[in-house]
Amino acid sequence: MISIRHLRYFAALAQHRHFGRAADACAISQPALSLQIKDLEEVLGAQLVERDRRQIRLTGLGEAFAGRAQHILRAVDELADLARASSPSLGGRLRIGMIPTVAPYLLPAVIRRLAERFPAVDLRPREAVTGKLTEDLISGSLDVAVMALPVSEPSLQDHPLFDEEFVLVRAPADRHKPPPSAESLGAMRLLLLEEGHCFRDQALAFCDMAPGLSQDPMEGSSLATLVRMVGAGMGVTLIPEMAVASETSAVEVSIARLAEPRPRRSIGLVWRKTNPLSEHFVQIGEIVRQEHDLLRHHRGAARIPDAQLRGGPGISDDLAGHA
Amino acid sequence: MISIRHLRYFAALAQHRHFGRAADACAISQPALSLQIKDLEEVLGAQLVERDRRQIRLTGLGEAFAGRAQHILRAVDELADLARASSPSLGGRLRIGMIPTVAPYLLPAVIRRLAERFPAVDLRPREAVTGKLTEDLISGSLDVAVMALPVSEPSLQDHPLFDEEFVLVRAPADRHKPPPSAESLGAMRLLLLEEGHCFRDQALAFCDMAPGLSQDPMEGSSLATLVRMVGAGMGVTLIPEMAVASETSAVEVSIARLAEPRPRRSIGLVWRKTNPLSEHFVQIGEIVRQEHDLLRHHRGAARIPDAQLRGGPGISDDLAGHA
DNA sequence: TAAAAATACTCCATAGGTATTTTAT
DNA sequence: ATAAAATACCTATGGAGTATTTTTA
Repeated sequence: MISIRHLRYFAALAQHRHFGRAADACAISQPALSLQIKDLEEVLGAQLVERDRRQIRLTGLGEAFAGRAQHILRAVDELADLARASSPSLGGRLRIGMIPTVAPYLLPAVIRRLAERFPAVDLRPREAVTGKLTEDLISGSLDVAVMALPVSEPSLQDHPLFDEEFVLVRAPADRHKPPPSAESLGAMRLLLLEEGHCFRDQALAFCDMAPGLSQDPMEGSSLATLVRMVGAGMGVTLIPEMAVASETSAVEVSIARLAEPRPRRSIGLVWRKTNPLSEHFVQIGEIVRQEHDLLRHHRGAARIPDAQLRGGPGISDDLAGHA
Repeated sequence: MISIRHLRYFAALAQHRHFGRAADACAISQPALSLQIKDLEEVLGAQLVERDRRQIRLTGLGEAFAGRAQHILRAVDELADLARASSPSLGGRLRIGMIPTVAPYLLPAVIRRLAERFPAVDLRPREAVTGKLTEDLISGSLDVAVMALPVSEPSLQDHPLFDEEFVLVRAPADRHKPPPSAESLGAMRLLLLEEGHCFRDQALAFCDMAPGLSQDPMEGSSLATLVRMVGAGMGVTLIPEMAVASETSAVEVSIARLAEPRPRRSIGLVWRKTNPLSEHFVQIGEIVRQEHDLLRHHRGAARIPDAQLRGGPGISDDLAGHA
């Protein structure tokens, strides 16, 4: 009879394509894995693995089997989640992901709040770009993630939390220039995050620049780096409003709202539609939203005058970043 | 860790709502089942079953769990089918269903042909009405079925095999009356199969009679019974063309084609879309089709003159049934 | 020859059986 | 009082470990 153990071991083998490493991943010895795979092949009466090469290969059946096995393993994991969901307070392991343009500003506070709210939960936060997060959600190696919406994966469920605007970071000397428009941004030396960050794509889309085309913008791997590059006079950049307080407090730059239409993005929570923990995820979303609100109303570390940050488009759209 | 064993046992318990009978169904002792259920509840850290009553009940979690478990068990069974499908010739257990208005005429020959064509297969034929067959297909307790199309279940795949007409069975004295129309049938005393047979619904639909309305037709539980009731002068009935040879050879009745538009039905093979054996099912369908062709061209036991059976609507539409 | 998988063997966790007790109606 | 599930206890299967051999690139 086929067992879940068979499926777990075979899925690991299909992933690693190596008995030793797959065995490690399963936390068993290599002979134990070999025997289980052999046993599975006997139960099925068919070969799954070609063992003659140095690097093993799966047969056609093996590939098909691996795909279905993965699917079943996810469903079985969700059975356990179902039991967790039936408890009024969440417990057990919770793997939560966040994109890099949100995580530095929200993750610490969110983790703190979650630990308070769900003391029994074993939190496993993770920071990664959207592509990696969606991949992990789908494969079942992540439970829930905070990212920019929309997500196009049909197997994923999204839950919008808040919208936020992008603001321009430029040299302090530019402080009194008028708010730039999308087109005028194209003419500036725009510093962007490296490939893979959704924020990069959103910024490019706003500037109406085909990705990678036009002037081939200079890249940084974090918003903190970009802001420092601006401070060094290397150009301008866009950052999400949420990042203003912490990223500009130690750097000599000025912050300006852009002219209408302003760039903005929607941040939301995402999970597998079949995940039974959705009720709890909605509660988690509420916590994330609250922490974002706190940040916007500068109860955080850095102080930016409210009148400026929230100023209407008619008056000074220029915000002071200061050391 | 959750095992497939847990799921199988719990699914049986959810089905039988009784530890003893569920244990029997799993071919284990009652204490063994009790222990596994208890263990499963411990693994999940939540209760699945309420044991305080004489008849056990599932908790809300238990019900949800049972549904998902069933789903997983089907997927696991399909893993085994996947391996079977990879073999050039079909082997293992094959559970094939057929509706009662087809089975008597085709099932024996089809079973014989299948046993020749797939010697390694362990054939489990079953006769049941459409509702039961679709239910069993969906639940995974049946692999493939021959029934009238269309089937509306989105999880099922159909594969049309052939169309066939319905013919009228009436008293021998009516032999030379003109072919009746759908409306005139309404005025006759129409004998039909009992509730649940798709053929009954098809006949009623043709006569444009709301099911169970109008004259409340007399019922029989098989076509053989209906034909004999006609022979006893109790009314008229409709039977599928396929049934003419064997059902009318021993009874004094006459067979007549109806006036256009003639009633007809489409017979096809049906299986779960996710079943990996579809390639083999297509071959099985070919065998069913061939056997139907043989029957139509009366290479079967009874002889009915071809000119009559296939006669155009203008000439004698009356066919001789004879003892 | 060196890395990787298979084989040999030993051990122990656990699924399952029978006998019996507890529980609830 | 009786049916049903839980408990006790024993056995045997088989999963996993270590040590070793075989295989192949």
